[in-house]
This record gives sequence, structure tokens and C-alpha cells, in this order.
Amino acid sequence: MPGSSRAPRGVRTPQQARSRRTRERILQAALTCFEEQGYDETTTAAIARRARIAVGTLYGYFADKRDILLEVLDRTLREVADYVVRGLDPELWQEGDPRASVRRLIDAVFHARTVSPGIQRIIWERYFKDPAFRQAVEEIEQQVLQALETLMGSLKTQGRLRVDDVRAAAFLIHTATEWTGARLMLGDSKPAEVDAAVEAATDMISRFLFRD
Amino acid sequence: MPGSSRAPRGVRTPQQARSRRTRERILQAALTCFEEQGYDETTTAAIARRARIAVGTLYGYFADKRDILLEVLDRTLREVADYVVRGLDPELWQEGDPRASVRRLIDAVFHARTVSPGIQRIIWERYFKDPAFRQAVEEIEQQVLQALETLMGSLKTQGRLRVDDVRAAAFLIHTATEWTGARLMLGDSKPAEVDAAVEAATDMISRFLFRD
Amino acid sequence: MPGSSRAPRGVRTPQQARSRRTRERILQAALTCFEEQGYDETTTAAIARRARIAVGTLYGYFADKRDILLEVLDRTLREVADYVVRGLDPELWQEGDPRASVRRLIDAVFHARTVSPGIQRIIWERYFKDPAFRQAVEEIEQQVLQALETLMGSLKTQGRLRVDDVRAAAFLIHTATEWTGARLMLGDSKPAEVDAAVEAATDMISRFLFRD
Amino acid sequence: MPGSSRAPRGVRTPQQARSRRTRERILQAALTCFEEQGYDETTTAAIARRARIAVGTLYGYFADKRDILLEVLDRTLREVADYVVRGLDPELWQEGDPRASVRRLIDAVFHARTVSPGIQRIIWERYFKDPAFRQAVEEIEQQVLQALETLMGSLKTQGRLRVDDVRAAAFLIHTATEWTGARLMLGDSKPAEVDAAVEAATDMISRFLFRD
DNA sequence: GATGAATGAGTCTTCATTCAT
DNA sequence: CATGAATGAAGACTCATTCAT
Repeated sequence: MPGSSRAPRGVRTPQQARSRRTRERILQAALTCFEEQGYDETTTAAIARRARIAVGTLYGYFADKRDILLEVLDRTLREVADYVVRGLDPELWQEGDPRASVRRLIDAVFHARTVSPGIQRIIWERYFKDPAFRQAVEEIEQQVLQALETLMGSLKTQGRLRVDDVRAAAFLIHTATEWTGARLMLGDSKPAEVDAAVEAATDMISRFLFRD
Repeated sequence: MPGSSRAPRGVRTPQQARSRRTRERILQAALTCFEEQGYDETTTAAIARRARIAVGTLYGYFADKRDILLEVLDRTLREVADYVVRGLDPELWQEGDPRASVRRLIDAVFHARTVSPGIQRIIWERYFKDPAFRQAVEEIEQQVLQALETLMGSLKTQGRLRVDDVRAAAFLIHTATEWTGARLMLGDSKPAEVDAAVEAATDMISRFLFRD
Repeated sequence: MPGSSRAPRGVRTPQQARSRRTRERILQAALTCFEEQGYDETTTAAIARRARIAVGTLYGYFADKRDILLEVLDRTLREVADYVVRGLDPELWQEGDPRASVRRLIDAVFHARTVSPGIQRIIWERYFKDPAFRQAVEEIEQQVLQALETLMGSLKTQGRLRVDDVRAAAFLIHTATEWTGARLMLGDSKPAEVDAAVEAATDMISRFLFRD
Repeated sequence: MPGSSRAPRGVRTPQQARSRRTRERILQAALTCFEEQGYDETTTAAIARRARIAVGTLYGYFADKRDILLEVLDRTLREVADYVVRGLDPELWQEGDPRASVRRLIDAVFHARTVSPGIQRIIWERYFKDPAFRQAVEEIEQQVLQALETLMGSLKTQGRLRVDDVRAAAFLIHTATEWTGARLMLGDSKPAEVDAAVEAATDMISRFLFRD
């Protein structure tokens, strides 16, 4: 949790009800502003205005603008990760067509991009720029990777997987689908392109994981 | 060519030798600055200083700072694309182990990340932020996609490919390896991770394209 | 007494014991903060934190931050003045070498600088900036001047003094030694410089006051 | 020269005529603002307004507000020091009443306080607050001390001085008169007090230096 | 009386861009 | 064409003080 691991200056840790509500309002306002205008384009004044508080109040809850972003991203990333992880329920992979399961995974990854797309664009924007963001992203990504790895591990035990390095495979699958999904969902692609890519990705990953 | 598609104010098409040399000096200086410090962190004054010209002179050759970046990126992207395309020579795929060819492709894509890594980070940073950049990137990417498609097309004609939608496959392969490579080469990954990913990617794409 | 000459809004005269104790805690906290960080650098929040009270509580006891300083200075000045006045006990001047007595005086003035040096620096800092401070300083200084004058008056009556204007002499001696002491004790002088200055000052004032 | 020993960011070193004039205008404007309102009370915007330039221009010539002050003080200090040094011409001390010479010195020191009194107040204000200022002050003070020392050295050679440690005596005399003068001239003293102090100081220093 | 969250005016500083010389 | 001084809008952040609870 980025926002609470630091506590510079007089950053209040919310304990009272009103305090917590204010903090929430700030984050909500920031989310909206960042989503609509991007990070650099959003001023602290704009966030404050939207949250209907004074600028100074912001600084009672967050060290600086970047600190707010860090927490907004953190939340968004969690939401996105949860979205994907939910699609990895091992039960869903036990029976039936493996290809259908792969397809479901890919759909999940792609659709996860529709959660706060503006924020997700900011994530790409900061990824190589700010090591702290990269770390935050990777930390949460671990959840997804872990789930993928666990799932694949159990499939492998059952002899249903043809993959050797499960860890590397999980990383590769996630990375490949993540960026493909991002480009298609956050850019300005046509639905047909998206469908074709989903289809191809399903093939690619199915063949990668399973024997025909 | 992003720089020449616009013609703001007094932007002249360089015709004289000195003019061309000055333009080159600016781009070279900008490249170095961007590479070392990033786009936002580079001031126009810094570029001018490094190019040993006056700030005002910049604006005789480029409409604004973004315009310089656009051209620097354009060049870098071309270089990167060439690097990859060179590894796609159909001759190399005609004979021998298909897996080795795939491996060569992946190596090429990964190693292409070592060309001006700072600039490439900027590309990721601007990709979703500025449509013009996205367009520039995609325009040049077409070269790679085209080459991939051509290559795969000929393989398919020879019945060596199990892929249906060649276009989608090309896109998918490129996208997947591009981002995987970027993360591993531009972030701070360990060599072992890189090797494992290359290995896994080779498997994935080989199985995607070829029957065992 | 600077703190009580004004009576803003809800400033209460402390009557209950707890009240008095809180007031004391604030002053003590402020003293420490000012001493360690200077006046401008100390925030009201820092004082409150150190006093383990809420910021708002400060304003129940003092009109504003400056008011707190005024009282802290007042106390420090009194302490410093007492220190010096104690060294002016007429008895000590009655007998023995007059030069030794002068020396004792100078030592006292110099050593008085070691009392809350940080606060004393603030006094110099505000002296010309805020008339109220200047007045406070001069008011307390009167004690020292008075003592000096009384002492010198009695010496003069005994015919041991060659000075005409006792009042002006007292002022001059005090002023001269005060600033010389401040520079040497509050700045970053070497002990040797201090000793040399004390020696010279002893000579100067002895010769000023007494016939050889 | 404090202002020129640093050159952070794009601080222009004035080489062209216009540049030099702008720099001068900034310093002049700053001098006036500081003199009238004090340092903290003067905003960079106010200086720019008075100099009839844009705020940004300030930062082309000075690293920050403090840097401007540093140079303004430097100039003022030089002026003040020159004023005093001029009164120390050894010729004036060769003949005639030594007491008259001392009196002239004291008059010089006191009157030097009338040069930019507002700026001088700032010097006292920053003296203990900012080591860089203290150093600047002491550096220039050396000129005065040097002149005093030289003068006293030659008087001593002639056997006209009863002082042993000439260096310490110079420091003491300067310090004592400086602060006495400052208090009387920069504070709000009455002329009578000033006169009495000058008279007493003349006595004190004459007796210190010369045998009756 | 105490609390501490909220206030918001006020500051310095940056930097892409322009334009007189 | 080049120069580089000048521009000035813009933005992040601080902190003494207030006031609802």
C-alpha cells in the first residue's frame, strides 16, 4: 500500500470517520481527474476543486501529487488484477475444452483493460519513468503471476501441460496478453482487429500449453 | 516523416548544406539529451547548448520541442525496425530447424531494445499519451509487420505453417515479443530471467506457427 | 511582560493549575523548537506536537506565533540579564584590583551568551525587524544598565572613577561587550580569538573607567 | 563577489551591454525593495515589477532571491566599509590631537550606518541566520580591520600606542563601535543619546589606545 | 477547554516560446 | 539566418490561523 508506507511532514493517518471520508473524496476526485485528463495535465488545484476541499487539505493526507497517483494506481491495479485472477479459478480449467479456458483467460485480460482506461494509460506512461511505479506494478502483478503459476502447476501435475518452465511460461503469457490487450483496448483499434487478435492469441497460448 | 508533414511558421526545408548540418546537430543533441535524461527533463536550452547553437535557432528548424522528439523517435524507430526486419530474411527461414529461425527472430526483437534504450522508454511513455506518436509508431511498425506477414505468407504457401490468419498472427507475435522484450531489456531484470523468457517465447511461437 | 500586555479574543489569564501547566508546556516546547531550528523554521504544528497538545489549543493561550516568541524571548532575556547583573554585585568591586572586577564583568557578559544561544540569535535577528522586540529587549536591558549605573555611581562617589557621563558609559560598556561577546560566542570563532578579545576588552574598559 | 562565484542553471554572466544594464536594474530594484520593506517582505514579483521586467528574467541573472540579496548586501557592505576606511587615512592621525582622530573614526563608523539603513538592518537580521552572509560580512570587514591594524601598527612603531595586541584591539574597537553605532543609528534613539555615546566612545577608545 | 481537520492566500521557481537586434 | 535576452503563464506546495465537533 504505497500511501500508507510513507508519512512525511504532517500527513494524517485517517483514524476518524470524517478524516477517512475526506481521504476517500480526494482519491475519488483524483481518480476522475487523472482518468479524464492524465497525470501531468491534472493540477492539485483541480483535484481539490473536484473534491470540494482546499488545496492545503490534500497535503494533510498525501505527501505530494505523486503520492496521490501512487495510491490511485495501486487501487486500479488491484482491481485489474482481481478481475484477471477471478478468471483463473482452477475449477474452470478442470473440465472441458482447454482452449475454451484459455479463451476465457484472454477475454479476462483484455476486458480488464476497460477498468479505468485513463489510469491504465498513466501506468504505461510511468512504467519506465518512475522505478517506484514499476515496483508497485510488479508487486501487484505477482498476484496474477502467482495464480497463473499455481493453476498451471496443477495442470502440469495432471500431465496436461507440455510446458517445462512454468514460471517463465506464466510470465510470458501474462506479458504477451497484457500488452496486446492494452494496445487494442487502450489505443484506437477496430473491433474486428480485437476479435482477430483474441482468436490468434487463444491459438497461440493453447498450442503453447497443451498438446493438440 | 513526422517532421516534414507539418510546415509551421518559418520552418524551412533545408536546402543548403550548412542548414542541413545544423538540423543534424540539433537532432543529434536532442537524441543524446532525451536518451540521458528523458523528454520532460530535457529543456530546449539544454538541446541548444549541446548543439552549440542559440535557443531561437531551434525554432527555425522545428516547430516546437515535441516536433524534435517526433523526429528523434522516428529515426530511432526506423533503426529498431530495420534491426528486426534484417533478422527476417526469408532465406534464413527456408532451410534448417524452424525453431532456430524463431529463436533468431526473438533474439533480434530483444536485442533491438538495446538501441537507444532511453529513447525507447520515451516511446512507451508517449504511446498512449499522444496520438501522433502512436500513429508514428504504428506506421513504422508496419514495416516489421509487413515483413513478418510476407515471410509467413510464403511459409504458409509452402504448407509449413499451421496458422490461419497470417495478419493477426504477425501482429500478435510482434506485439507479444515487443513488450516482453521491452520489460526485460528496458526494466531491471536479471539475465537469467531474460534467458528463460527467450526460451519460453521460442517455444510458444514455434508451436503457434509450426506443427511439431 | 509582552504576553500579557495584549488580550486578544479568547486569551485567558491562566487561573487554574492545569491551565498554567499547559501554558508552561507550550513555552517550554516553543523554547526548544526555536532554539533548535530558529523562529521562521519552527511551525506552530511543531510546537504543538512537542507540547503534546493540539494546534488549536495554542491559540487559547497565545494570540499568535509571534506572541509565543515574545514571551520566550522575554524569559531568555531575563535569564541573561540576571546572569550579568549577578556579576555586578557592588561588594565585589569594593576591594581589590579594579581590573579584576572588570574582567569578571566581561566574563559574565560573554558567558551569558551561552544561555540558549539559539534564542539569542533570534533576538539579533528580530531586533531591527520588529519594534516590539526591540522594546522588549531594551526594557530588560534597563536592568543591567541600571545595575551598572548604580555600581559606577557609587564608585564615582568614591572618586575612583574618571568617567563623567555615567549613564552613557554604562550604555557604551554594555553595548560594546554585548555585541563583541555575541559575535564571538554565537558565531564560529576560535577560543584563542575569544581570549584575546576578552583581554583587550578588559584593558579597554579598565582604562576607560579607572586612572592607571 | 558572491553573485559571480556561483553560476547555477542558466545564470547568464553579463557580457553584452543590454545584459549588464538589466542586471543593474534588477539590483537597483532589489535594493530599493529590500531597503523599504525588508527581505522576507519583498517578493520576487515586486522586484521584477520595480525593475520593469518579467519575473523569469530575474532567474536569468540570479539563481534565486537569496542570491540577489547576497549581491545587494555585498555592495552595501563595500560602500559602508569604504566609508569607514576613508576615515582611517594615516595622514590624519599623524599630527594633532589623537583624541580628535579617534573622534573622527567614531563619527565615520556611526555615519556609515546612514548608508542604506534598511539593508543594514537586513545584515543584522541574517548575520547569525545564514553562514554565507556571515562569511560575506566578515570578508569585507577584513578591509576595515586591515586598515585599522595598519594604522595602529604604524602608531605603535612610533611609540604612541599603549596597546599590546594590535589585532585584537582593532577587532574590539571595530566591533564595539559598529554595534553601538548600529543600535543608535538604525534603532530609534534620540540625537542626545547619540551624542553622549559618541563622546563616551571617544573617551573609551582614546584612553584604550593612548596614554594620557 | 481541547481537538485537529480544514482553510486558502501567498511564494518561489520553471521553461517553452518569441522577437528585437 | 542566428542570437539569447525577455517573457509570463502556470503549478506545486506551505503554514498560520480558524472553527465545527
